[in-house]
Amino acid sequence: MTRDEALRRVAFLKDAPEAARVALAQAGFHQTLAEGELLFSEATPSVGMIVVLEGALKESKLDPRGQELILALHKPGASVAELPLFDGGNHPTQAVATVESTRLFRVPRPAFETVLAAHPSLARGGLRSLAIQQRKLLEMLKAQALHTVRARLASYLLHTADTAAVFSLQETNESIAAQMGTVREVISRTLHQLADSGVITLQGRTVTVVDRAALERLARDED
Amino acid sequence: MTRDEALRRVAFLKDAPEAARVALAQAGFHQTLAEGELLFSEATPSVGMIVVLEGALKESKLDPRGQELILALHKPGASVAELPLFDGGNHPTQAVATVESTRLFRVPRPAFETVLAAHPSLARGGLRSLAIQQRKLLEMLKAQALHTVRARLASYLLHTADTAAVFSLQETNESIAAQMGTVREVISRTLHQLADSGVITLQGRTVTVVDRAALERLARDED
DNA sequence: TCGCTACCGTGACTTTTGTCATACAATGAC
DNA sequence: GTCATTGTATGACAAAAGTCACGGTAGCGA
Repeated sequence: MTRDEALRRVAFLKDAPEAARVALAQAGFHQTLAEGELLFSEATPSVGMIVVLEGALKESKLDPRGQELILALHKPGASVAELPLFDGGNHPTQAVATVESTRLFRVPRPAFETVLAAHPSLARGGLRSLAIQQRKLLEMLKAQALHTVRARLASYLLHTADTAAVFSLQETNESIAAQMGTVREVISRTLHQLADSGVITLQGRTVTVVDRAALERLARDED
Repeated sequence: MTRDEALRRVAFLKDAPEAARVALAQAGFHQTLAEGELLFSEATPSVGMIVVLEGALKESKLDPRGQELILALHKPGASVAELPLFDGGNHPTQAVATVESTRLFRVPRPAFETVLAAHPSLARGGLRSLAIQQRKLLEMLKAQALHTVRARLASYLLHTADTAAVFSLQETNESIAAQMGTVREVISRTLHQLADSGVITLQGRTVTVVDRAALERLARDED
C-alpha cells in the first residue's frame, strides 16, 4: 500500500481537502517494526499520526499484574491512536506489532498540528472518527459489564464469521481471551461448550456456524 | 444557574468565540423534567445540546433483560450527550432525570449545526470533550474487564471521598451496583467486607476511610 | 530426528459473582 | 398511628469465572 492510498483510506481524511492530504503525505515517513516491537506505550506523548500499511498492530491496556486487555487489532488501512493525536495528551494505550516487518506511515505530531491548523475542517473528520470509536467502546463496556463470557465469545464468533458459515480462528485462545477480559482456559472451555450444545462445530481451529440464530441469541445473553 | 453561566461552564465552549456562545444562548430554551422523566432514549436521534442547570440526569445503557449500566450522573454545569450532537448519529445511551424539577438548557440540533457551521473552531473544543470522555471510557472498560467488584468499589469510594476521610454515600446500593456492572446485594456485602477488614468503617450510610493507602491498593486489585 | 517452543485441552479446585428468599429499618402519605 | 414504599442486610445456594497442574500436539530449527 502506498502512502497516498493509505491516506485516502483514513476515515477522518475522507472529506479533507486534497491539499491537506498532500501536506500530510509530504510531512510523513515510512517505518518498519519487527514482531513484538513496541510503537508506543501507555502514558507517553503522542507519536503522531499512524497508518498501518502492512502487518498488524495490537493496541492494548496493561495491568500492573501483567494482565492485558486488547482493545483492537489494527490491520492495513487503519489509523491508530487518533485520541492523543487530536487532544495532545498522552497515549492511553500501548501498541505493539504482532507481525514481522509491520510497515507504518507516520506523521509526527508537530507536523500534523501544523496541517490541522492550516485546514481546520479536518477537525470535523476527527470528531467523526472519535465518535465512531466511542460508540464501539460503549458497546464493549456494556458487553463486559452485562454479558457473560459465553455471550461475548458468541458475539466475537459472529463478527469474525461475518456472513460465512465456515471460517478459521486466526487468533490464539490467549489473544481472544485478552480481548474478552478473561483467560485462555475459559475460552477453550467455552468454545467446546458451544460445540457441545450444537450451535457450532469445531475441528481444530476451524469453526462452522451450525445455528446462527441460536448464536445470535447467545450473544444477546438470552439463554 | 442562568443559561449564560451554563454555557460558560461547558467544556467544549471554553475557547469558543463570544459570538458563538451568544448565538447558542439565543437558539436554546429551558426545559424542566419531573423525576424519572425520560429526556432521550437509546437509538433515537439527537435531542440537541443539553446542559444541566439544576437537578441531575442519569445516563445509562439498558439491557433487554432490564439490567442497567449507569455511565454517568450529570450534575448542574454538565453537558450531556455530546456524541450524537457532533456526529449526527443516534443516542447510544438513554437519559432520565433522577431529581424532581430537573432543569435543562437545550439547543435543538439543527440550530446547533448552524452555529457549528458558522464557527468551525468549535470543532476543536468538541474534539477535546470527546477525547476526555473516551479516556474515561477506557478506564471504565479496563476496570470492568480486569478488576474485581471489590477493586471497583474501592475506587468508587476513593473518588467519592475525594480528600475527605468521612463522607456519606448519597447513592443507593442499587445505583452504585448499576455503575459497577453488578447487583445491589454484592455492593452491600462488599461494603461490609471492607468494613470487616478494617479499611473503612460503616455507620448507616456514613463511611469513614480508615486506611486510605490500603483502599488504594485494593482499588488497584493488589490484595 | 531430536528437542524446543508455542498452543490447546482438561481435570480438580477455589474464588467470585449472581440469585432467591426473607427480615428489618426508615420515610412519607393518609 | 398505620401502611405502603423503598432501601438495606444476610443466609443459603447456584452458577460463572479464575487458578493450578499436567498432558498432548504441531511446527520448526539445529
